[in-house]
Amino acid sequence: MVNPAKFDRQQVVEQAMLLFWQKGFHATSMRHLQQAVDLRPGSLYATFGSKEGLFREALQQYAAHGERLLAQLHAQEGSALRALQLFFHQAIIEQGGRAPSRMCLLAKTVAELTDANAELLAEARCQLKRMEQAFLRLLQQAQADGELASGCLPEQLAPFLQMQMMGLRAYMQMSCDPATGERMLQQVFMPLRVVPS
Amino acid sequence: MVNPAKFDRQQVVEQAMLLFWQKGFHATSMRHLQQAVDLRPGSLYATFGSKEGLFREALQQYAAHGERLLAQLHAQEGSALRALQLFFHQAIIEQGGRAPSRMCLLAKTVAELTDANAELLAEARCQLKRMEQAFLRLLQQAQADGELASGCLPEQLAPFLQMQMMGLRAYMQMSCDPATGERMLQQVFMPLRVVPS
DNA sequence: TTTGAACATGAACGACTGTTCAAGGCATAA
DNA sequence: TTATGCCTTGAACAGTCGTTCATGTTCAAA
Repeated sequence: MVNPAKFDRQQVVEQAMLLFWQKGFHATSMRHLQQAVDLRPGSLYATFGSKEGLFREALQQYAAHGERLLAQLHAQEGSALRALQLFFHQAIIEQGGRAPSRMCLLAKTVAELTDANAELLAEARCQLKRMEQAFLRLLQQAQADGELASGCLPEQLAPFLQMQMMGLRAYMQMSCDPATGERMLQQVFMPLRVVPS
Repeated sequence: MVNPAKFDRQQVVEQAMLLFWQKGFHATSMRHLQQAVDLRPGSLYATFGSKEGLFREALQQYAAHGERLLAQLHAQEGSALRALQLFFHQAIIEQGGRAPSRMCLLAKTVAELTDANAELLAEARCQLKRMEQAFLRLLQQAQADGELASGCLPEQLAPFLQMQMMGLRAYMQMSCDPATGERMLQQVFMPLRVVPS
């Protein structure tokens, strides 16, 4: 390497991701991004090729962070079901005001983009499916551990959970009331509890 | 009236609404709109004032159509709970491919816009709340008619239903599988059924 | 037929979009 | 020290954005 770049690529993607998360793809201009990551257009285009290229990496980084968090919660809690519940609580209640948006960046992207950005749309859909598969593995683990009512079907519950995650965060974006969020969260996880016989 | 306009205002708003619904606020340009409604910029700006003004009317027309449909279903079915279920089925399964987007325009708007378009964002939130109140009235009616388990609390169920409506449509935008949609729809309405004693 | 107000038209505005590129700075290898 | 390649810089490009406005058209009332 003759003259290595002076910036940290991952840090740049992180900053860009936060801006995209806040404003969405179309409303985030390259000029905004250039200012946020303190790079001139030439460096950005040499590194990521295009606005789409930068956004793609932002999506991947966002999804990777989510998967990492879920695995970490599972590791530190031991219980798979409790990890899922904490993950939901974190996404919907705790990070509520601090994050750039109450909604999931992937869901926002699926909502905003069309076939005009087919590759980005496919990327977001794919990453959402990956999260759903992570849910599925945890549900199967929970059932094996007897945490989840044996009558439940994890293959049906995983999409249902993903759907409710998207719904909860979209609803919070609409109403912003943490009490309602907390209550709905309980309504989501109530039927998963094992009934004491 | 000296020289009445030659176009039908409601028809213009309808066309604009369909375009906004498909592409979102930012990705829909005034040039696109001008072409879609076959009006020159002067006429559009004389009528609606701005892109935001046109979008606001599109939001209102969309929401009004939803409320009208729900009331119509209630009238023709008699049953409040059945009206709700049909409304969900229509939004999620039937209109799936035909509509400009699988998602609700109001939810898409809440997902896309920020404080940079504070009034439009408030309008979309307000219309979503109106729909939730329509859900509430139907749930109360259903409970009074004995269709809804008496243990349910409509004040808690209405936001929960709204949340799941947003989630279902966002999920369909991601995965587009009608079988999964149908199954999740059943999962949503299952707990509302009265248990035969 | 003349008048005048409402409506229709489309060229044009300044600002902003994503992107390119020639020029200069820098750090390593010779 | 010189030479060689990568990196950085910021002006500039063509295109599009939302919006305006002078001009032309239309039509009921006078």
